Amino acid sequence: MATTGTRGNTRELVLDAALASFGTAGYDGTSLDDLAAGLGIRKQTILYHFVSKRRLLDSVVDRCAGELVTALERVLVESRTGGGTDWERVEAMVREVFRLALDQPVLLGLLREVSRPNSPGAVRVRIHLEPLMARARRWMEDEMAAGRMRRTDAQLLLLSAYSTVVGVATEIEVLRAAGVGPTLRPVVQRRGELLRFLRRSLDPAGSL
Amino acid sequence: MATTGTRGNTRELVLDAALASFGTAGYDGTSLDDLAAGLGIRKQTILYHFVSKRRLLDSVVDRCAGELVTALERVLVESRTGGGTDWERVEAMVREVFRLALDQPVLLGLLREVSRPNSPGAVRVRIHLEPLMARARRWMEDEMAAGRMRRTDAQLLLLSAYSTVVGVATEIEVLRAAGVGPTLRPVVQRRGELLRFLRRSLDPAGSL
DNA sequence: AGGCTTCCTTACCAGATGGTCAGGGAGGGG
DNA sequence: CCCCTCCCTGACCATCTGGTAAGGAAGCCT
Repeated sequence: MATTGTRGNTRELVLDAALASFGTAGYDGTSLDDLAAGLGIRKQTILYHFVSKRRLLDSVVDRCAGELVTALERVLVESRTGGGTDWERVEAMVREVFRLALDQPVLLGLLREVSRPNSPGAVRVRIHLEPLMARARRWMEDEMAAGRMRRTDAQLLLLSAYSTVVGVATEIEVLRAAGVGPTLRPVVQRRGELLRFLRRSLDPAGSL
Repeated sequence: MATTGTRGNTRELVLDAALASFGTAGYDGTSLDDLAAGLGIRKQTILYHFVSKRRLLDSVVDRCAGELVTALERVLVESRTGGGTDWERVEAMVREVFRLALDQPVLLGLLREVSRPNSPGAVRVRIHLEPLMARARRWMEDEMAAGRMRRTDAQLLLLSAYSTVVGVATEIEVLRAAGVGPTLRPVVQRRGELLRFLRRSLDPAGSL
């Protein structure tokens, strides 16, 4: 069954299944045999495409990170042509991240799994995130120097925002485990808090 | 080495090591052989005391939950003799939870591991937490009925607070992984937000 | 002394895991 | 036609996994 994969989309199907499994059962809790069985293929097929389990995880992370970067890039371009203020741009990015997380809840599981210290995927995530962070940091510091943004520790602020997103990911999963699925009230709440925090720290026009 | 365990404290030593390992490497990522090797004993000694890996996890969870309940009970008694208001009592409990988490950071790892859907420890945690939640819910509803607390959905509020704590646990771990260890600024920030949220929802005297 | 209990060990095992190796079928190009 | 590449598979393997069976040493009780 599930033999719809006549063409060369096996890779993508494996990535989808791996994302789901890594996110729910964790890396150690995922067996290549089970993964393959769920797809109606053999384990060796997976190893043919991805060489090893570890590199399968890397590939999953790569794809997700790629989607994230693409989405953020798009938002950035849109807000640039729209000619918004710095703060509106930041807000648009934050909203995009939350939109992505809500659209594709499996990502949250992976993010959580991969955010664990000593996780095999942690280093891979770092590879993707570090340039993003560095870029954002440079931009923020430029804006601060130009007086368009309130002065603060850019590095710490970014890290804080990142950890907030990861924390929210965990929250959503806990809530879903408790049966509070479709209710996105808490998420909106957190997003509001994060935005308020960022605004307070960044927006020169932000009161309070 | 580490043969200081001359008396019958082997059990406790195993529990300590298991807590650390489950919290950092996860349940699946923890092998009994490694655990035993780290303690200078044999795997069978662990199985003698705890019968199975699964029940070892249960025992770890039991001990942690016991400490939590004891600590909360103590705070409850203190605040009762102190004769504080409902809101002050709630605040004291929240502060105690955060104090516990900061004093014993390994607990955060376990909480995170065990909060995962499909986690073997999740059911055990539920066993311990459900009576606590039920008790808190009954109390809140009584206070609401007596007009000493603002009317709201007690169940959802408790669940939201719980998920917030778990989320914060993840945050702290992420921050520590990033090297922001001793800085407890973000934690205090979150605690403040949680307290504000609770106050807004509960304290009849709390203005927005 | 002898038996009983507590604690820990060596020896061993069945199953699952990630990974290697050789091979087979389909399609495309010469 | 043959060859080559791409995609996939069966057979096989070393290793590690949690768990079982049995025995030994120390202490306590009678």
